[in-house]
Amino acid sequence: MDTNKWVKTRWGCSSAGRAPEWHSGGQGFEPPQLHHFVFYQAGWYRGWKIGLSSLTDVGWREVFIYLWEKEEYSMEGHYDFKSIEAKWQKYWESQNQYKVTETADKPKYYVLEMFPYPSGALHMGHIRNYSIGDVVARYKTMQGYNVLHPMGWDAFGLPAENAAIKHGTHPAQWTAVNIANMRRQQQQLGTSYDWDREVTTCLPDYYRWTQWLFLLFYHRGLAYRRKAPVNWCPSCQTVLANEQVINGRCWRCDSQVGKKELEQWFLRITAYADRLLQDLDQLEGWPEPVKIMQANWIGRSEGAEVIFPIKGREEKITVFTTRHDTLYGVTFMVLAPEHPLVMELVRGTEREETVRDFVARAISRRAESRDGEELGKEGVFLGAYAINPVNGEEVPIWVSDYVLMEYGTGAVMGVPAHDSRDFAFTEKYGIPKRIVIVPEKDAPVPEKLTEAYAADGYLVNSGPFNGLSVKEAQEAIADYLEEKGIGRRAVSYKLRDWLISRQRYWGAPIPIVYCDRCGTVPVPEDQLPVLLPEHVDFKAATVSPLAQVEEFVHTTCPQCGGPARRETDTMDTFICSSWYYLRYTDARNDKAPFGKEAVNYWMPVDQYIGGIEHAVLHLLYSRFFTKVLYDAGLVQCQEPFTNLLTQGMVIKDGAKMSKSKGNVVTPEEIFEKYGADTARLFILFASPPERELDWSDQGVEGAWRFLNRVWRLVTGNAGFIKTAAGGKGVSSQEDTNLRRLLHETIKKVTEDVERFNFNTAISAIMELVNGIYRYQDKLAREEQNPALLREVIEKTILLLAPFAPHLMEELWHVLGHGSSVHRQEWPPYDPQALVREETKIVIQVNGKLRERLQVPVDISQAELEERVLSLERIRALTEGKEIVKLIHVPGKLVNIVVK
RNA sequence: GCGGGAGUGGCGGAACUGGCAGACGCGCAGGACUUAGGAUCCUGUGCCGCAAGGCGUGGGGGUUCAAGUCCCUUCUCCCGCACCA
Repeated sequence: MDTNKWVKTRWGCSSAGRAPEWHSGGQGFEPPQLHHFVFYQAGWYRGWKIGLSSLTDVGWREVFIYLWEKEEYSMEGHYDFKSIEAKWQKYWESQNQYKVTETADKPKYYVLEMFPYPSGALHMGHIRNYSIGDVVARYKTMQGYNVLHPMGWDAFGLPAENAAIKHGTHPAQWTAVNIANMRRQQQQLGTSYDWDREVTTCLPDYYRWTQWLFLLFYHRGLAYRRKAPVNWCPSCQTVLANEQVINGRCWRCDSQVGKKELEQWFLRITAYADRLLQDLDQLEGWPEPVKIMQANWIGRSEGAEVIFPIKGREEKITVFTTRHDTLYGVTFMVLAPEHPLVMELVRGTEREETVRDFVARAISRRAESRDGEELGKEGVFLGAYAINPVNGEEVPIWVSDYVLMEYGTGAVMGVPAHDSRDFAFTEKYGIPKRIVIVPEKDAPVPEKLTEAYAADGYLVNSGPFNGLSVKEAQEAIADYLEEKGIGRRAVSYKLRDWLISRQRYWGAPIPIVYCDRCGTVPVPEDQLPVLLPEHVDFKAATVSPLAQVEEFVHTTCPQCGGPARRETDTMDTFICSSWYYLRYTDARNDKAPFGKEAVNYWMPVDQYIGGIEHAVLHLLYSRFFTKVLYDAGLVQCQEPFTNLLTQGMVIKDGAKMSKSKGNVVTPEEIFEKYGADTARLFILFASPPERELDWSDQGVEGAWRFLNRVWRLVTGNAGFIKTAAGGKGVSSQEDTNLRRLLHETIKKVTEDVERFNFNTAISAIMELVNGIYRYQDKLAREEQNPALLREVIEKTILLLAPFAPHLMEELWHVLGHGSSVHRQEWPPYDPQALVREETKIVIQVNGKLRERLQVPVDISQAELEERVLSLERIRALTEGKEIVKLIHVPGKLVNIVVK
């Protein structure tokens, strides 16, 4: 740049003012000589701006410190990101640049980032999420797709209500302010959203349709109410779905979760368990770990139910087991503490008191247990006996806390020899074990076991089934059970129905009315939305806030017109986020949640991008919703998200960014210091998207330097290349090499962006820019080819456009173009330009790299071998040795094996 | 315990189907730009060694002309689930 010249003229300027006083006591600072001093008085010094105060009465040292601390360096030699970014953001908005409509003349592409909860401000995780999505959107647009790229707000939720309690603001207002701020930050980032499709889940024009969908579920028998022990978060004062309990703690506030009996609404997700599991196989574009996590969560196991009669009683105990092959090894039965038969069996006996105490203790002990700690198995004998239906044996019935009421039938057959939990239990209470599986056919039965044998093997001590393999026996015994009517094949799932009632205000009201005469009555569709009342007391938090609003609660029955009460719970916010991606396709529709045409044009989402923390919760619920809507004929796809990218966390100094650790870097400060383009570039360059990203302030500096390098390259050459004629007359060897580098880069960047390897894509562009600088370094101006430079520089801008949209738009216009860089075609590469005449061959002796050789690409094998063997160094290494073998990988390498 | 992922320079990270380990960036060192620089440009930078050369992808073993990549074994770290019968 011309900095030098400029500073020099300033040097001569004598208006610098009077000599300042020196501070003599300073450490480490030599008083500079006078002419330095005068020099520093000038308002600018090689990119440093001297603050006004320093011009008058402070010394050199102060001047320096002033600059140092205030970091008030000028933009000299750097591009002015502030005005450039603001300018083009305004331009894009005025042009409606990112508005899309359904059209048949281009293939559609739907790219979606998980919409945020409006917590107040964006954090680096958001920036990463949106940067990835925006590159995909811009790239696909340049590739000729009709791209839908929307944004919205997951705007219902507890923090708004907590803020209301704490600061006295209304949740709606708090949320609106946050949304405004975060939307501004997203615009600052330069994202290409179609804001006409913005969706806000807490607005009646959205939650009206959330309620409509609830009714759809209700009418299809997929929403029901029952009394159930539920997860209760004492701090949030509400219930939680199973998925929202992490290690026994609340997913949001980390409080210990307890149990409570309440009448609650559920969605029957278990009815879709099999399809949710099976269709995972179709999701080829999903990361394997996410699919495995979902499969584990659904937790399908195949086995059998076996019915055990109880000695001397009418009742029977049904157990679920996956190891019905071990049925002859049963030596006891166990019931869960909550099992209804427990108290029944001891009623009126001397054990009643003991058992009652035990059950109470067991239930409270489990409620208080922390972080999945292993509880010692405790149990009590109930004094009753069950009869093994296959061999008539009587076995004692126990109650123990290691059996869960929620899974299977809440009762277990105890096979201590072949189940580690049963083993531990019998060790503790001295219950006998019987071995019924041995590892090898006809192997001797061991006297004693030190641990349960749960592996594969063959049956012994099992009557007619002796000698069968485990697999064969499972079939044979299942057949036998079904034949005799004492059991049947059965499937069990870990997945529970989805509890959706929340005792909170800031959510979509459940559109149900309770009438003394008609019972539970759904609110008719034409009466939707059931609006949230505005004036509510949030502080009295012991019951649902809505229950205290008289005019909300009291209503008339839609069926009989008599007095009725409204449901006062609201819906889990995960309901709102289970269908928002459908609403984007037709966001302003006021007749339906979405129109068929629009939804079928855009769906499914081609690329979904978000954090791994939603691997089960949101992604499973959304899949469930899509399947229900498919069954209802409202959408044509069975899976909502064709491809899923789970981005890694943003960390700093090896730890998650957090206020308590003091390692938070905010988007705000990065935008302020370097601008959005630098932030985007760094975040995409530092790490591949799925992996963790280690934030580095110096790394950001590097991205900033690179963009300036590009800016200087373009602005410094604009005049030169603008005059160039259109032709691509390539003349010198340097020209050929540069052009080859360009097209190699285009090829690599295209392939890398397709695979989301943005980090290597950017590094390839950096190499290209380095190559252009080298070309210009090597050749004098008159030897440079302006037409070639024009091609190379323009295509560099196009390649960078998705990553640094503002600066590339600016540079594109600097080169005299009138239309947006983001409306250009993604450059194709010229295969002709990739052709090389010579290639470098690596030469190894016994697998060790010894030489490199430049040869024509069309060299014959014989000639190559001859040239290799005549190399001085190779001769020295092979002399007097026998050449056993010569491996030749064409175009790459020659390996000489000697002995 | 079960399931998944990852171990490569001082750091972030490259290396497609086995074929030049360490691209690119950061950092560091040296130089240029009057003496001054947190700008810019150039050069160097895995480790040991003056060099020739040797050693290097968590450790050990194997397959191969050739292994970061394939196989066996082992260690460490991170994430998910966790008494699911």
